[in-house]
Amino acid sequence: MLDPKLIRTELDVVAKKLANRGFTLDVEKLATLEEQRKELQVRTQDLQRLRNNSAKAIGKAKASGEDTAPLLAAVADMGDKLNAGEAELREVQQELDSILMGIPNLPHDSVPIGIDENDNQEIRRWGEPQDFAFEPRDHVELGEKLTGMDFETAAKIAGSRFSMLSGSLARMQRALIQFMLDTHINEHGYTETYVPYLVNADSLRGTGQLPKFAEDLFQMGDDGYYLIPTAEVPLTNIVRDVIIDDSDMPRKFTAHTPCFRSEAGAYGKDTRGLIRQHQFEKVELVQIVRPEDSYDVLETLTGHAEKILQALNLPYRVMSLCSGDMGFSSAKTYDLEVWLPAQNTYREISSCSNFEDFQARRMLARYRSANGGKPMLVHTVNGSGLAVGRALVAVMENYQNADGSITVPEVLQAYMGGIEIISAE
RNA sequence: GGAGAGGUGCCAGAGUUGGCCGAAUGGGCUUGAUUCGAAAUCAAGUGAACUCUCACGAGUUCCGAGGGUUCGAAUCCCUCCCUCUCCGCCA
Repeated sequence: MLDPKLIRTELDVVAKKLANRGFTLDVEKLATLEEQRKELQVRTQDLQRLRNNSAKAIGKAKASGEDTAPLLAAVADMGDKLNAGEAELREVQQELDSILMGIPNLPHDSVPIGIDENDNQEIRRWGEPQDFAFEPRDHVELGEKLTGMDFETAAKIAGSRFSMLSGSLARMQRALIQFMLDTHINEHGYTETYVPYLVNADSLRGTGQLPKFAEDLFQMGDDGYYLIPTAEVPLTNIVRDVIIDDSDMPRKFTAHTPCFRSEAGAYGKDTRGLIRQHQFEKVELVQIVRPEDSYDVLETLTGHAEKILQALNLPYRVMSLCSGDMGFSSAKTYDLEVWLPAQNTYREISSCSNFEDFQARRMLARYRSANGGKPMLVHTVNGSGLAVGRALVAVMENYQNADGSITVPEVLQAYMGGIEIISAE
């Protein structure tokens, strides 16, 4: 959520920045509602004050044994008036809130302005895509040859966009998870965290998935639970409604969780293989930081995700997403794109964002600075470190051999009982 | 799932014949006094959100959440959530 004060005082500037990400702000409606809100709120609070004073006077009169009848008569119709006023205010406030909750974050000044992914800006590249002496196969073909990847059985058990891994490939996925977690815990200072995979609506509102993107989520029956689309939701909501002591800042969480996405509106997109699934594994990085640190942290956190790719020796590039391609809650996002030889292109494998105080304001996540004073909103920064399914795809495709076997990256061998090569079983 | 108890400020813990309760008391914390310094002691201060105001300041809301009764609710009524104890079941 944006700062309501900012919207009040600099509506035109806000509208202009939002236009850069393709969002049209109904300036006139907002201004009208805000005017109504102000008038109604002042009037209602005034009535409440009157009521409070009258009630006190009646209490005193009664205590001293005076006749309260005239006082009671004077406030006879106040209740109705107040109720009507409160109802009217609530209505306007709710409409205002629902508009506010649907406004995306403002892009940071360093974000390239653009319409879609074609306007994203490449920041740097790491590693050299290798020249294969043969025609590289894609991961689906490799998986078939190795017999460890089964989409048909998954479709039977669940449906389309699900997958099943078995044998060495399943083990390699687990190795990737362990390797990522260990790296972030031991080398990057994150706290390993185990979180619920079902969350309530408040948590999803806090991070920005609700109210606008309900169709992307899997909702459980009518008990109010949703499957998490990312560990960002439970991890970030750890600090919802919390005032963090300065000495406990920053907070750094990492977790491995499955992620569930309905992928509504993605029909026909990336239907082949593991790239876009209803269920996938991800290791997530979340940092709760002081406002002045958040942009430095975005760089280091992105570096933490890059570290994994480097250790796996997978070529990648870092893209700064343009204003039009960024997610709803983000002020600035770097995507890491890994090289996939079969597709002869780079594909997203991690997304690292600074949300500034956008999520913090929705969650009322604050900290008290060392020199006291009012609690201040924290900044939240998070990123995938990394998407595990896609990492598995990248390893398979980049480490494939002419005979369809796959060399196990050195850093994963210890996690796989010393296996150096995966071949058909 | 069954039975019972309970959810109050940073913590502990009063307040349940509705009014003087944003809330006693103790602890903690901050500042000051005392001290060479510290401990102890004494004094004062110490919740959050929001609104109006250039500002000083004023006001509203919040005692798990949401409704209701009332001129007035932490206190009464209803619904829901959560915690604890015992029993059952279960990995």
